[in-house]
Formats: sequence, structure tokens, C-alpha cells
Amino acid sequence: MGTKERRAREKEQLRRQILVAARELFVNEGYENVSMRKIANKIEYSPTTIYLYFKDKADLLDSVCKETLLNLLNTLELLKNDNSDPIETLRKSGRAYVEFGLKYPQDYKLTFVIRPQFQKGLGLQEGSVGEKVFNYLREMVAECIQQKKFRQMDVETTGQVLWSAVHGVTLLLIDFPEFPWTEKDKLIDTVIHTTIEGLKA
Amino acid sequence: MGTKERRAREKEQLRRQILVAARELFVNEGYENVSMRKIANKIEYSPTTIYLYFKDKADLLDSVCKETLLNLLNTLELLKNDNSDPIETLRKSGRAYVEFGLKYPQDYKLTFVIRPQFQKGLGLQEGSVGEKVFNYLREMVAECIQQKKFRQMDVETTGQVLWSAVHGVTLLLIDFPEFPWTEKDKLIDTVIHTTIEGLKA
DNA sequence: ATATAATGTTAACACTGTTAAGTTAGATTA
DNA sequence: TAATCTAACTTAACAGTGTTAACATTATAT
Repeated sequence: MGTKERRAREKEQLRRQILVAARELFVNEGYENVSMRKIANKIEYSPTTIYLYFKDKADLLDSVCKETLLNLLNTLELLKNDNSDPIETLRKSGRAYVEFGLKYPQDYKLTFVIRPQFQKGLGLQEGSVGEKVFNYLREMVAECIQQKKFRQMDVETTGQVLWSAVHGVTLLLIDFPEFPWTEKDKLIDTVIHTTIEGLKA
Repeated sequence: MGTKERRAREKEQLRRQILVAARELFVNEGYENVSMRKIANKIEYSPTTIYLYFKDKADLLDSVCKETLLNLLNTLELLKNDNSDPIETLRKSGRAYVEFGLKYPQDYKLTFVIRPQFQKGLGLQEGSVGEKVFNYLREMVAECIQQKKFRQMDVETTGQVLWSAVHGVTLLLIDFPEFPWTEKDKLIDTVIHTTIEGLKA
């Protein structure tokens, strides 16, 4: 008898329904402007039902962000077996990262700026999606260093420098849309190009 | 008779009192966790009094951020007539920028991340402090390009690349304190060094 | 059919930003 | 000096917030 399985499936379905509704509202109206009641309305349940599936609002945010990281990871891994030149792959990955952030700006801010504020002290949990994303970067970088395309510096620092650059330009473009940026694509390319050149030197 | 002047002075004093209280609370407890009532309690006035001095909570945040930008500008301008080598000055400015962000992490986030969320579409207002800060960067960069220390690229893009790098590393260090960063000072130096080297190439 | 879980809801608490109306105290004028 | 006016401030209220405890309902298992 599969009734147990069906119930579990139904429960999972509602969980996903909540998650989808929450993401949509967070993204469109901003985390702070979304109330549990709004989410509840959207899925046509009472507000307290959400608490049967998520500990609190921060936990809900957390789950949304994990999904975002998974999306980012998938986006990046498509580029993996793309090119034999590791520097070219790295460049493409950098572009893909920034483009991901600009395509889903609210998701990006939620994940990399808002979440840390509510979920203090999140490092790189063993086996977490965040760790997998950073591992992707490590691999790319290690390949460049190993093939002597980059100056001989430790993988960690090199990766962190690259992350700083793409994270910086992504957030600036998101947060100050009215700033007189030079043409967006040019800026992104220049940031990535400059950083990579700097890592060669 | 200076009664008018005195009243004006008193009014200004209370305005400053509110500002000081607000900054302290924002910085210690986070913008979202600070209520108008808390600020009012701290200065021993009724909550609504604040509305006689500031349009709303976002306006209060705005004023706090403007002060922060002024502090940043002052910090940077101390380095101006420091060294004849523009690259060295730029490097020092970069360090000073990141250190400022890490010294007052909440102020930095308030100014460069939280504020844009509440005060949409803030560009680089004519005569604003923000503009002055960016002008400082422009000057530094222009000098490097003019002296052919940097590759011949437009000042704007070059400046924006540098800003991206320092902004990125600052925010990452603030937001993910538990991340296994390589030694902090080394990371900051490497980010700045890498970017500058990349701009030479 | 009855007992037992699982699932969902109602009502409430202590907050929030903000506004309209009312009060008080100080300066100005007659 | 007494009356008036005005700036400064407060009280009370509204509509909303996250979250919890107690209650109701539904569907499963005996």
C-alpha cells in the first residue's frame, strides 16, 4: 500500500508550492516586503501552515537560496567540458556568473547579501551547494595554475581574488543601476579580463 | 536678538542627536531590527518627534549613509598628497577603502547595499558626497593613465574595474566571516595588486 | 465504527512604520 | 503685563508584521 508514499509526496508538493510562492514574492517585492500572510494567501493556506514546513521566515529564505545556488551550479557546470583552454573556460565561467546575477538580481542579492545577514556565520558547510560552487571555481583555477597559465600562487587565494572581482561588479551593477557605468558588457569583460591578466603577471 | 538663531541651533542639535542614536542602533542591531520607537527611547523623545526631522525611516538611513560617505572621503583624502607615484597612492587608497569597510562593516553595508534597496535609483547626484568619492578615484586613475603607468583605457572603465575589485572583497569578507579565507591582509593585498597589474598589461 | 495520528486553522501577543489630532511651552504682539 | 500665535512635541490610533498555543478537521489504521 503506497498511501504513506503518497502522503509524503503530497507533503513534498506543498513544500515546493510554498517555496515557489515565496521565491516569486521575494524576487518581485523584496524579502522585507513579503509577509508570511502574503505567501499564505498566494498558496491559499493559512499563514501558520507554513510553519509546519519551515521553521521560520529565515529558514524559508535559506531554502530559496539553496535552490538559487543549485541553479547557479548547473549553469556553471554546463561550461565545464567546453574548451581545452582553461583560461577561456574561466573567462566564460566568470561571464556566466555575472550574467546569472544580473538575470536574477533579487535572487543573487538574497543569496549573497541578505541571507548572510539573517543566517549568521555560514561558512562552507561540508557537502553544501555553496561548497560545490566554490569547488567548481577551485578546479578551474587549479587547472590554470597547473598548466602555468597563471603565476604560481595558491589555489585558494587565486580563486578568492576572482570571486571578489565578479561578485563586486555584479553587485555594483545591481545596486546602482543609475550609475553612469560604461557599457555593461564592456565593463564585465574588462573586469574579468583585467583580473585574469593580473593573475598571469 | 539671537533667539531665532538659538532655536535653529537647538533644532540642529536634536537632529544630530537623532542621527547619532540611529547610527549607533543601525550599526549594532542592523537596520531591520531597529524601530523608530527604539531610536526615540534612546533620545528620550516620543517616536513621532523623529518625523519632524526626517521624512521617514529611509530618510534617516539616507542621512546616516551620507555621513558615512563623508567619513570615507575624509579617510581617502588624507592619502592624496602622500606619494609621487600614482600607482602607490592608488594601492594605498584601495587598502584604505577596504579597511574602512572592515572597520565599520555595518556602516559600509548600510551605505552600499541596504540603502540602494530602499532608496531606488540613486545615481551620482551632482555635488553629492558619493560623487566626490568617485571623483577621488577618477583623479587617481587619470594620473596613472596619463603617466602611462596603466594601459590606455578610458578613465571611467578603469575606475569602475578598481571599484568592483575592492567592493567585492570588502563585502565578501564582511558577509562570510566564516569562509575559509586565506589570511585577510594577504587577500586584500592580492586583490588590489592583481587588479593593478591587470590594468598595466 | 472507533481510536489515532497528521494536517490545517483561529485567536492572540507583542511588535512594526506612520498619520491625524491634540497639547504644551515659548516668543511675539498689543 | 495679558492675549495671541506658532513651533515643538505627544497621545492615540490604524493597519500591518512574525510567531506561538490551543483548537478543529481530516484521513489513516485498527
